[in-house]
Amino acid sequence: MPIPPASDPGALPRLRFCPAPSGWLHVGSVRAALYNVLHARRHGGTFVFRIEDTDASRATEESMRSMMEALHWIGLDWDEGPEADGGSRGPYGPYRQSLRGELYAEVARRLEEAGATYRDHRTSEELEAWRERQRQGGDGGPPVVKASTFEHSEEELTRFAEEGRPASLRLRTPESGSITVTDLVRGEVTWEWATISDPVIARSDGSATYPLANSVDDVAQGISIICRGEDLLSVTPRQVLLYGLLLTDGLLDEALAAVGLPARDPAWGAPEAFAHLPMVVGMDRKKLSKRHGSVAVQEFRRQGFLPETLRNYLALLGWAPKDGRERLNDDDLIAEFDLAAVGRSAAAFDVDKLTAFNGERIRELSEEELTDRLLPYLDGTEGDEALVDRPATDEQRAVVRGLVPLVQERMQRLDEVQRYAPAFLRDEVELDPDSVDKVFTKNGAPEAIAAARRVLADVEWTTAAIEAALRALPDELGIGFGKVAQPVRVAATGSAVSPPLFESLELLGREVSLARLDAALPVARAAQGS
RNA sequence: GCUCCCGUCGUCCAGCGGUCUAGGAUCCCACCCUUUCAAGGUGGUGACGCGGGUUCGAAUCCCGUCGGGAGUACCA
Repeated sequence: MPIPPASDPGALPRLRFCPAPSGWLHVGSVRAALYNVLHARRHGGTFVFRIEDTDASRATEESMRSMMEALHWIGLDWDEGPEADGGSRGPYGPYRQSLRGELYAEVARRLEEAGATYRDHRTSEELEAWRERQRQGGDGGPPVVKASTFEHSEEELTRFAEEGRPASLRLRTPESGSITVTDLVRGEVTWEWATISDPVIARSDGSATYPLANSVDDVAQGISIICRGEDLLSVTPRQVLLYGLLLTDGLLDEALAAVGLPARDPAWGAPEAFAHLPMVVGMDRKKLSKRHGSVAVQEFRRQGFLPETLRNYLALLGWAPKDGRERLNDDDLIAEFDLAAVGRSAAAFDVDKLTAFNGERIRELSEEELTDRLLPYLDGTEGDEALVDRPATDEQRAVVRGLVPLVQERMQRLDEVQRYAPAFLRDEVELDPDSVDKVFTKNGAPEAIAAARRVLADVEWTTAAIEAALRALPDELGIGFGKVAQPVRVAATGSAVSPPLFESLELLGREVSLARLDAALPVARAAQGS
């Protein structure tokens, strides 16, 4: 977003967006990122972008790059986070968790020392079998892992250690009691600790899992508001528990120092607020997937949606300003956005509405601006076919610039220019068979084309003069104007659907227009019989 | 199964005990405009999941019920 962040840290909020880099950036994730940015900008805070790639088997470099590119395209640039060149920006990095492994290991070691964790030597297979038994109702009760039943005895611990059997590290959660967290969008949510499993915070290979890495970084980087998807709501209790542990006796601060990472700002505490966003679903209320059309941000770009439209639409997916306006620019969004006013129920992604917004936005653009935005869809950048050079020549740009006033008010998406442009950018026009069938077969079509060719041969080549000449034909031929316009339209543009005729002819130029009428005449004659 | 979350037009929102014969946007339909397609204008169809309470009065509060979703991983 265009508004620069305030530079003064102070008590200003710090928010983060921290995707796991596998696959493409999803529109649901983008909305979460957007809400983070809006809140940060609104309050002059900081937006941090962090890569959560602790699972080496899933994270890919390609995905990370594509997410950074997608975020940048949609206008959600970060104040702190990784850079495209592999470096990072901001004082509390690095911002890729794969580069912070030492910190997590150090924290895990100290947590274990403090007695906050215990070792679990069970294999994944053993755990799965145990869970299966629990679900089957074997020992009764749900599959909740608790130290009281899970912690190995001293003898077992010694034996496993001697056997060299690897162990994961589990966080000890309270056996009883409850925890209540206040959520900006949901109000108070309460859990019984007895229903919450002790999470694995370090895998048996020593690497950190999400519960540890995420909590450590949120505290280490001074995140004050955690705004994320509802799918992470259930993970909140153990994170709150961890925040307390990390801040006790300077555990995290010492760990940070021990591994040589930047110290926290002494003013920072634990994250002070949560905001769990409702899910974004498809129109069938099912999880968003490829069946619903596009879900990846890059796909929207390719289809000709404008980034500012996406920002506007996505902001409204779960939220609305007090006055009920819907078309909001970035300044409006920043001025009005309020996390506490976000709705609680899942929102369906409606491409039709997005498309309508996009069309309105296109109509707001200046003709110069629209020309610039259209070029990428014509030079092969956003399409398979290149109708102009990249960069476009002056002549090519002039043609597109001339086309803009003719198409601006009939476009919903930028990629639609690919339908209109060929007739104007190519020498030859391909006659659309359906249009030929519908228009050239009508009585009088060849005569209309011939007559148009005649009167246009030496008229002054302006829209007004072309119109006057063609408007005179119906009287002469004794037919309606549509009977003249449609055949000429098909002949000149190749299709029965085109931008306004007179303007189109002017843009094509006399030479091309006459040549096309000449070429179409025999086709129209041939179509008469059929 | 267990835990948590959610429930107003097809969809996104408004509504916070009376002003609701429930409002806006999008979609759909009709009409106007019109050289095609659009755009634009005007009008219209369309919703408080259900059942109990509380109250003079409930979309709004409470309980239940039904329905949907998320989590239940050494994924995040």
